[in-house]
Amino acid sequence: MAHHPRYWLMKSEPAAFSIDDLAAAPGRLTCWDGVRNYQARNYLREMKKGDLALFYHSNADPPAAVGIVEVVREAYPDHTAFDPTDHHYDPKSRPDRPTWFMVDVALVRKFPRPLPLDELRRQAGLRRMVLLRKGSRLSVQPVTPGEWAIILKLAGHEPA
DNA sequence: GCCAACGTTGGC
DNA sequence: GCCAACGTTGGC
Repeated sequence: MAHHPRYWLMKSEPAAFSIDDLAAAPGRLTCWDGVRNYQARNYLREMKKGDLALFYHSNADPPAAVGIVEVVREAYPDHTAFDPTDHHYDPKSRPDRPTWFMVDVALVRKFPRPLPLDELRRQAGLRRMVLLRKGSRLSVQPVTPGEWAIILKLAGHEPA
């Protein structure tokens, strides 16, 4: 039996890396580096090939869900943590005992229009979404199948 | 730019 | 183990 895909949401600041940057990347693929939060790291490690994630623009005007990516490589050590010149360098992560991990994701599609945060907040069915919880700052977070269906419908796609 | 919420650090 | 100080996130 095939793996049942799970759904996620991954945040990126568009000034640092936007969905258009991903669309322009070779193979429309990127490694999702720089996650330095344990809970987000744990979610990264749960991800399986074929899982799907919302690409979310944080610190944006407006903050919005802007598309879908697919996990194409499961968690492996985040080498940027080993590089003292990297902004995300972390000396406690070592190649023989890595603390931080990343996955590779590929662009599935950019939504025809961004789905702004305030619009998501107005959906009754999304009230419990991790993204919308007060104080929630997780940069990698799970999305339920129900939430996924609502968001895809908002984006103009009928649920699969 | 402000600031609330959260996570981490480190003294004790 | 407590908790104050500090740094970061991210909406507004």
